[in-house]
Amino acid sequence: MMQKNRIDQALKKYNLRNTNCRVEILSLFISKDEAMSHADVEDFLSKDFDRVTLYRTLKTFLDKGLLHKVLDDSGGLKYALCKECTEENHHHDHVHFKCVKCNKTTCIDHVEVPHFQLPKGYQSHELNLLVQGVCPECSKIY
Amino acid sequence: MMQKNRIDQALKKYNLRNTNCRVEILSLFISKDEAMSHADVEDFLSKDFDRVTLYRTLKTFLDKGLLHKVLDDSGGLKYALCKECTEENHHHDHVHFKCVKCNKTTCIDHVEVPHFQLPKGYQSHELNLLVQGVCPECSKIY
DNA sequence: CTGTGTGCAAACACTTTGCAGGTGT
DNA sequence: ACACCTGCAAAGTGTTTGCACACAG
Repeated sequence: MMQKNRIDQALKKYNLRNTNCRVEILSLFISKDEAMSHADVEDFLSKDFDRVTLYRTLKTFLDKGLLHKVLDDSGGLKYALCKECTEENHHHDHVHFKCVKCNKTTCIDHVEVPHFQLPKGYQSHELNLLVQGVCPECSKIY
Repeated sequence: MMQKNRIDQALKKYNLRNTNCRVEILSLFISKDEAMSHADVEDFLSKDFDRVTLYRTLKTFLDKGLLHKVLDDSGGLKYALCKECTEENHHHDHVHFKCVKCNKTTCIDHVEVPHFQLPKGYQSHELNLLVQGVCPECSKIY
């Protein structure tokens, strides 16, 4: 488990106590590398931790900037790892891709968010772009 | 109430029976001209209609294409009028602006959705762009 | 008349809160 | 030792389902 070190560092960096639950959740996000809802996380970890603890931990990570919100068109929020955010310095452009076949949502970091002109008077603070379609894996399989 | 005719036409066009509840909901969306969640609609109409009926009506409108989903970063979905969608022919690019001060979310129809290149293998079917910031009204007041 | 919409009741699912005990630092 | 995390119980909130009646077409 190479990741252990990386996770310990992350928790320390964000001034969070190193607990089992937190390590497991981060580990899960790292291993899956896709956006997950609370329910998704629960599917993997509810045998180990209380549902309430999962709620609270996800919220903590969100507040601290370890995770960011990922928009979803089915109601509830999803969460994903913030690769470049810290508590003070947030990354405000997010592009996510949701595959309508496998239903996975992933961050597309390599794509620069397209710039465009808002009508006069609008100030933009944050952009969230959700692209829905078919991912490379699913297009192959067909 | 000039709108009455427009609403009747819309319902007929989408093969939906003309009921009081449906007329009121559409009327509300037309008059507010902003995206609303179920709860928002309920605030206005719960004295007139059952909460369950509102759920079902919103879902019907969504399925038929009279309303479309509007992403929101606070969990639950919002809905907004589809100006150009029909059941067969859907408009797949949506740009919405959410003001962090007055909390209103509006459709920005006049802005062309920026085009950009997805990584190889990704097929895009639908784009949803949520811009958060300050709207013209709220920037003025300050 | 027929099929669909509505209201009511209840079930179900999701999320939050309070508190007591346990754990990391 | 202290502050913070966790689990449990319960409350609170949001959403869905089933059924009987009402109503639009």
